[in-house]
Amino acid sequence: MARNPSDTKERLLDAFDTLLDEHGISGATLDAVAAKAGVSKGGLLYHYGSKAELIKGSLERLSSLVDEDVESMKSAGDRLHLYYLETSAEVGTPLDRSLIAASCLAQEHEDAKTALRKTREAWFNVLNDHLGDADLAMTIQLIGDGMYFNQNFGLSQDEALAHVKNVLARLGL
Amino acid sequence: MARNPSDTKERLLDAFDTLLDEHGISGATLDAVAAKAGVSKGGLLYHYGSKAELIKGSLERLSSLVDEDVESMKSAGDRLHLYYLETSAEVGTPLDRSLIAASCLAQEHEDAKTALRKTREAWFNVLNDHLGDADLAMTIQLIGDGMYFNQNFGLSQDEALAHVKNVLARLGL
DNA sequence: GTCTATATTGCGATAGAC
DNA sequence: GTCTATCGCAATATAGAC
Repeated sequence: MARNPSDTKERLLDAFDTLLDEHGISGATLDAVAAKAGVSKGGLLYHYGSKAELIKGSLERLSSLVDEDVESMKSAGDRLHLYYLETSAEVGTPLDRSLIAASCLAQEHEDAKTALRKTREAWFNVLNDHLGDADLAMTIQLIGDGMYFNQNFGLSQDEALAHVKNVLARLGL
Repeated sequence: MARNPSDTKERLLDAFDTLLDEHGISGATLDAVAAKAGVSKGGLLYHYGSKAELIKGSLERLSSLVDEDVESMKSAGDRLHLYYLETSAEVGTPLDRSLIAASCLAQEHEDAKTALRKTREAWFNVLNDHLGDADLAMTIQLIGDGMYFNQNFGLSQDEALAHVKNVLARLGL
């Protein structure tokens, strides 16, 4: 999950994102985050001086994970749009966790909404460049958004993905 | 918004849902809900004895709004799937507000997750009956989910809907 | 860099007057 | 049916020892 799990700051972000995913905003208290990361609350606050800084740290890590994901997408060649949907249906990757954490935070934090808008923009640009068709790019992105939305309340998207692939085949994709 | 705005219980649910939509769970405190509905906290707690009961009331109202919506969909005839997507892109209707409130609550409350799963199930059944094609029904539902997801962080879905309609036209819809 | 102890605030809920 | 006053608790954040 973390790039370097021995780094306390990374472990704190991991704990924060995981608690957001599993228990929502009010489950991700400073006490709970510190305990999950194996430090005291004082230890946490040495690294992130306030909850706002912890949120900022989580959103910044999302941004760098998205940058990496965009590079991975570009490496997928012809299957780029399929790679996008397959990873949208995935659960438990660092990116997935980070993205769900951000969509929890977006409920109450404008910064998280902005981060999600930027993420969507980055993915749309890659899809649109690849497909050369804004209608298809937007439609595929919405399907991916839908799969994230459903994961948020515990629905596996494996079956959904199979249905979608059948429809894409009819569109020559 | 309310069926009967002079009914205090309805006004309390309206206030609760609106605060959830606009400020998330931690913005929807009993104090804030009571103030927005124009009563005191004690007044609120006379009608809903705890926050859990308020949540239950909101989810039950969602369920009845979905029942009504399913009937409206069936009245849309050939345009049923288009009606579904158009209403998914709508903002500010009682159903829309109630649904976004539930997706906020779903972060931390299993009951809300269950309510959303049932809502999706009801809509899927109508779409699938109408289209006679589970691949298309699931794909269209995911697109609708995606539009709800995006509304949650303040993205207008009017343009997105236009793109989607172009793709549906290619599929003979 | 990590800890404990504590100040402070705000929330959910109760009690009882009107 | 609605109000005010208040209790108890949990959460953020600070202070200072180690």
